[in-house]
Amino acid sequence: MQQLDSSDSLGALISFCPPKEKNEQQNTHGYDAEFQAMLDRINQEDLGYETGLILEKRQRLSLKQVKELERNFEVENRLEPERKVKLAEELGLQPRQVAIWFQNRRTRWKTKQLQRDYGVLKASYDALKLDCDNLQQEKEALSSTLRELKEKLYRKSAESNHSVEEESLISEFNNNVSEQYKASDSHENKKNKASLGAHENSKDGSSGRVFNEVMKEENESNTMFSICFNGSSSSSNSMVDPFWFSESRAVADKTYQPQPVRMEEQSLFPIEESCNFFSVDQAPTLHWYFPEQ
DNA sequence: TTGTGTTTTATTGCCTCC
DNA sequence: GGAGGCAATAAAACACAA
Repeated sequence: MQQLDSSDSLGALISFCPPKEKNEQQNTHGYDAEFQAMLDRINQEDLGYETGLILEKRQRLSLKQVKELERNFEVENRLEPERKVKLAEELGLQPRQVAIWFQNRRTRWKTKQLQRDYGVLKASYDALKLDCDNLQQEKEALSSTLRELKEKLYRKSAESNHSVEEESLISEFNNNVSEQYKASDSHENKKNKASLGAHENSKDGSSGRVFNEVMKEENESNTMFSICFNGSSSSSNSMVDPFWFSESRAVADKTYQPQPVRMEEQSLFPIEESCNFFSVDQAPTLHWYFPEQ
């Protein structure tokens, strides 16, 4: 409890309205609070006239007083006793009034400072969130491009397979025709056999090799994409891409058996999570603000 | 003029420091 | 235990729209 020193007693005396507890104590007649308050005011006005002491109502400090107090507050926002007494004398105030003014001024300053800090933090948060949103959009655009490229690659490899099958059918047809005439021309017969052998080789070997090259390229592109977002090349095939699983893998079923690994198993946290790391919609708590309390 | 919201002055109770 | 600081609050003074 703030103790009143002897120099503050007048300040307490000129305080027009007594504390609530005193009002309650004075209400000994059973009147309601409003009526009792009116009686109290009348009594105190009467007391003022009767005692010759004109009680002042709570008065605001003059502009000059406030300016001087502000100037002192800027120099030092705490008030040592000597300075308090000196300032009070200069301004014609009670030392207690000066102390109260400084206390209230510190409270106002603290509130303003909190508002300023909140504004700075909010601006910083907003900028960060905008940055994160932009990165997210960029990532989505890159994912979409990658998907399109994969699709193209898939079509290309499918077309390549199709032409090999056509060539095979043609060679089979040629073989049948040549068998009809093999008796008549043994030289031509040999040529046809050689042709068929070449096509068989092509069917089992070259086309498979082409497809495997295509899949190898796709695999490498996956690795590159992984490096871009995970910062590590150790997680090839780590991207869980629906297209990569449903179409590419279906085509490659017989000749290419990728062993997909879920990204969560290889990286510390998924891409979305890394981006949402700062996307906290609630306002930041300020528990750190006054660590001494 | 009056109701209402904001600012300023002051009080109270609790806490820490010496 | 006294002095001083702080948070919460009361109450007067003030501003302003309807």
